[in-house]
Amino acid sequence: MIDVARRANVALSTVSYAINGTRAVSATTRRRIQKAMDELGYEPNAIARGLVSKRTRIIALLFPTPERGMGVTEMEFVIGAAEAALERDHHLVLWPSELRNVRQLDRLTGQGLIDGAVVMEVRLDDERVDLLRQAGLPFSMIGRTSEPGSINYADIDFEQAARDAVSHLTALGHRSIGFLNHSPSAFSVGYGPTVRAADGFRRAAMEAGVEHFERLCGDNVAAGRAAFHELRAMAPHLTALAVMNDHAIVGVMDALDEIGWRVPGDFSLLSMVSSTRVTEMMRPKLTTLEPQSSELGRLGVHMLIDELEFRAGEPPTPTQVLLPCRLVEGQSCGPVRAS
Amino acid sequence: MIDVARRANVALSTVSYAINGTRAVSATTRRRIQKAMDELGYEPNAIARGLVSKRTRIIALLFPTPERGMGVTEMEFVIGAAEAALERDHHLVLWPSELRNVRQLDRLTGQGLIDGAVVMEVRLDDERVDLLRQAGLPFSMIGRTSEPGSINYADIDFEQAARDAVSHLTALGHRSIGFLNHSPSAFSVGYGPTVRAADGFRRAAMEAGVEHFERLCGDNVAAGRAAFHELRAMAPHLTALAVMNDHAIVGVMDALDEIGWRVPGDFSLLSMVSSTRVTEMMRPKLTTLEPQSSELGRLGVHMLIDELEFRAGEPPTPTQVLLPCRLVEGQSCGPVRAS
DNA sequence: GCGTTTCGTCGAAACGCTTCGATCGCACAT
DNA sequence: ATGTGCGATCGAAGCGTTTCGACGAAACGC
Repeated sequence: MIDVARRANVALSTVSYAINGTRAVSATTRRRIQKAMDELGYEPNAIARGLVSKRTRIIALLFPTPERGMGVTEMEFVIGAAEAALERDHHLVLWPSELRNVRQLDRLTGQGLIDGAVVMEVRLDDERVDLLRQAGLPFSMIGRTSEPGSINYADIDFEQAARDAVSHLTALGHRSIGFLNHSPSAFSVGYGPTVRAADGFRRAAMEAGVEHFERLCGDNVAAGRAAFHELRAMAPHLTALAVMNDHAIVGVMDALDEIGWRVPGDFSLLSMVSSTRVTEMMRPKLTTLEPQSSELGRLGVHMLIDELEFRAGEPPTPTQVLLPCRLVEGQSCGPVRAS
Repeated sequence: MIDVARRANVALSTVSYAINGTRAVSATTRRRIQKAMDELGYEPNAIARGLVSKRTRIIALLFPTPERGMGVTEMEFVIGAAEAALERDHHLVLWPSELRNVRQLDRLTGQGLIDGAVVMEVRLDDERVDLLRQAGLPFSMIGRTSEPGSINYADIDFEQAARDAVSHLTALGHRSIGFLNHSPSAFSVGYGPTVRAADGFRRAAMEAGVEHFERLCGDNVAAGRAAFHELRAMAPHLTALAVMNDHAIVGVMDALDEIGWRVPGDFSLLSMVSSTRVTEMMRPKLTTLEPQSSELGRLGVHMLIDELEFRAGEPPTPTQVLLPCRLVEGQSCGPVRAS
């Protein structure tokens, strides 16, 4: 930077002002400085910048590694977030934060490396959120706690997705529909999607005046199969099932095979909140309510950076966004069978 | 840090030595300092450290966003890498580096933010690699160029996977086997896996003395279906197919359905280099050669950090690792049909 | 024509560490 | 006693920026 200043015949500080626009610099001076920078191939040192300005332009993405590993949806959060960060001229660091790491988490925040964080897979009651709040670190969430207060978040609109599922199925004439949810353990740890989708489904089905059944189900094929058989024993008139569980839905299809039912001729299946990258590979291709995962990742980052860049004027008004899922039709939903 | 020094009754520099172990510090002094740090809840500032020591302990993960988006395998690279970085007390930043960003890439390296990089999805001839070499930035690869020289890398052993596929199928009695590869475009841009797996398959089949056919195939269901029909027209005796293309394999199964062939009764299908997370969801559950993706991600990071920490003594001897795939049996491979 | 503001620029003081050279005891051999 | 060597500690000089207060010169109002 000294070299640049010398070559442009200005003071060090003037170069800095030219780069950041912190103070006015005359057009001619700016041009001279720009030229010198180009000729020298100068890049400002991000670390030195960060040290004095207290803005490192690094943000962290906190992602848990859930039991079943990350799915396609989570991956898309990450990619969307990484791209958004790059666009906003920030760096995104990955912090795999399992629950046991909460202690580690504030060791990390203590280092002053990052300006803020985006928290993925937020639970209704999430200790990482409490921790960040205590640490005074700005953050946004992908997902949301039960009491998000004024924290920025972007989340899938699970309630809406459940309503969409119900209305798609009732429009096809179904009058007895089921909902296969995530695992009991997900429910009991307060995993938001599980709880919210169940609520949404219940309400939507009641409003539509259709018979409805719901069930939690382990995230694996065998559990899905068993769950379907049980559900059918309990509700023999069932003609359609909305499933928010990519592994279980395979088991359901197995079970349908076993009793000789065809999809969608004899029974309709609607996959909720799963990527077409997955449902396209199933036979028949599943109709799905696909989340806008990548967009959510982007939003999480943009919200955080917006807040970070505010931090001067008015109190930042919280941005809280729920994004609906998009219905992508496959061949797994059909009109109710004339029996 | 000044507070810590004061509280422990030592000089600033002594605290530093105690933290880094750069110079000997007596046990009693160290204890006093440790106590002071704990009491004050002190965390060394990573940025200030980085500024003077030229070691930021931040490394970048360069991942491309391929046409079809990231698959499960790539995701696992990322997670493995993130975990390994954390273990080695480093931070991992994500850089989505598409080809158009090569210019951007050296803007980023110029900032002096990172100590090194791990490059994912390396092509046989990869300009990112040239760029990093020029920039003098230490890096390791997940994958490898055709001339890796002394660069550290960890890659899937595609040749071995192809051999394993051939031997698994021949052991079941198959004497005419096919190989369905990635897309022609992947091949033509010099995507390593595509080229190496094809070579390995060809060689292994010849050595085993079995009839073999291979074909490139677009990464989608329709292409897979068409490819199978063509392959069958060309090679009517085909009884088994190894497929390294998660989307195409679904199309193959569709095509088999169409002609009334059952898997594995009438025809065997072996999925190559795809995660059980995917193959478990297919019906029948596919037999697959599963890559050790997460392990590869970890290795890439460890190699890089090893090199970074060396940088003082002897010339680091290159670590170059090929990891075989694990055979995970599903229900898609069976003995050749007695015809 | 004289104060007063505005604009562009400058020099120097941080930012929170690492690291270098120097100092200081203290045990050891002479 | 005197010198030597070594482990432990100290003070101070950076690292490459941003930012603050100050200053000269041009532009303004009256």
